[in-house]
Amino acid sequence: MDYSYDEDLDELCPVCGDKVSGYHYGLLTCESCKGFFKRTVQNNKRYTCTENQSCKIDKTQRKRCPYCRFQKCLNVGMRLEAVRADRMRGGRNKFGPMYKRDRALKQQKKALIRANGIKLETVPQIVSPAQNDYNISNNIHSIHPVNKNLPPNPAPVTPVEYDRGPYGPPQLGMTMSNHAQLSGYHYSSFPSRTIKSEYPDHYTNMHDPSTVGSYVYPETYTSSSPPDIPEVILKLLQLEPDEPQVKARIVSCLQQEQNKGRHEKLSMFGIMCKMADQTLFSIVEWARSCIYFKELEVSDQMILLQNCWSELLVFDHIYRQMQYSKENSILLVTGQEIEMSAITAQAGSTLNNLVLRAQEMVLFLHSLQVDRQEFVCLKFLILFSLDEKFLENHNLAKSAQEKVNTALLEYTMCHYPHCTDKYRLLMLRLAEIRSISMQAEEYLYHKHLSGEVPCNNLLIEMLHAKRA
DNA sequence: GTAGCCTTGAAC
DNA sequence: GTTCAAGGCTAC
Repeated sequence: MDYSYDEDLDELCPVCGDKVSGYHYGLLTCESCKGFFKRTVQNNKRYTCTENQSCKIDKTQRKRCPYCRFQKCLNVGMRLEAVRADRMRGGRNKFGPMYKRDRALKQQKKALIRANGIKLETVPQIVSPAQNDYNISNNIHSIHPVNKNLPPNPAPVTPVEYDRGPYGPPQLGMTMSNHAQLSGYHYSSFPSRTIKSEYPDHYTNMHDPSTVGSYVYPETYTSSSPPDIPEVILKLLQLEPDEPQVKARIVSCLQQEQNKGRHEKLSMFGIMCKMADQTLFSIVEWARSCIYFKELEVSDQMILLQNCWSELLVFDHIYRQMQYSKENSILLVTGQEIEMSAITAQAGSTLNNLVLRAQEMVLFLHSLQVDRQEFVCLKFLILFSLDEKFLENHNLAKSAQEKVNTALLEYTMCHYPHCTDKYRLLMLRLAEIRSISMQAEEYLYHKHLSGEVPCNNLLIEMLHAKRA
């Protein structure tokens, strides 16, 4: 690959717009924001904003409000867990492959832009969602879940004991700091739905119309029919399972479970596990019929599924919430709704945190206007999120991944020309989805150890297989 | 406290 | 041996 490292260094820091000096704590930033983020996290700094928590952060004003600067660091994707608790110097961490992938994607994007004869512009800096919109939702009142379809008379939500145990946040295979206290920052907060865009105002509103107008659409989008959806995406769309059918099957399965009477009644958590279990069955079914995937050997299919099953579950949940689009409740695969307040009140902090992280992701994807075409691509890319070693020996999987990557990139450029960085932002979100799913796996494993997960559960089989 | 430069060390 | 993303140092 003719990748040139220096090309990335032409980019601007997404926090302050200064010159980027390399990848720091999860993304390309300048040296000063790197240092600022490090000092803040290492010293567990608490800042306050004297204004309304929406201070402009740029190169000249970044020193004015450390509170807003740190918020922006988090919002653009700087990772707390990349700051080492043990302060060990040198070496590499688990973000290495992510950086590598990000570089490859940038390179791919640039190549595509060149190939399509589009003038290479400076990539607009990513600016956080409107920071003043980042408030914890205060509008939670209801305490009871809204059960619409099923199961009848579910057991009350069991308070989660997990958080009292010795298990901290998941280690994610890297040095993890004791930064739980940092939740004081809005990192774990629930942003309000008033967030409109992930892009800065100057990007969405003040973007020179002539620039947008001069965007040259790839030729393939002007002649084919349907006019602008790459063929591979159309295939993926066709493979999408019929949602009502899946729902009906899961509902029926849970009803049977409830009516058996042979076992003691499941707790709400147990029901959720069954639900997730059945959802996972559907996901496996989908994967088995998936183009490229079905051509792999069964053993390789298993490797891929074991690697990504929890991410696919998390992503399935997130996409359902995107379509559901209600702020104060979540929609289950069965069609039931659960009030956020019920979760807040009755789930432990870990489960709460998981739900909130997922809800944040819903908002981010909403603000990015992720559509169904992009959803199927992302789902596919999660399924094919392979490690380097696997890729080396699996050309078919590698080329499948590349094809969908390229299709997604082309699609986003064609359909969202005003969001030229959309593809990269989507890739960054995949990393966050992985992080959420890792936390979910740790949580589930602990619940399993404490005997709260129903037996004969595919989730647990997957967990064990992965850990083995 | 900030930010530019230096040192370190695991991964390649 | 090289790379490059961590943490450290220090003038400001």
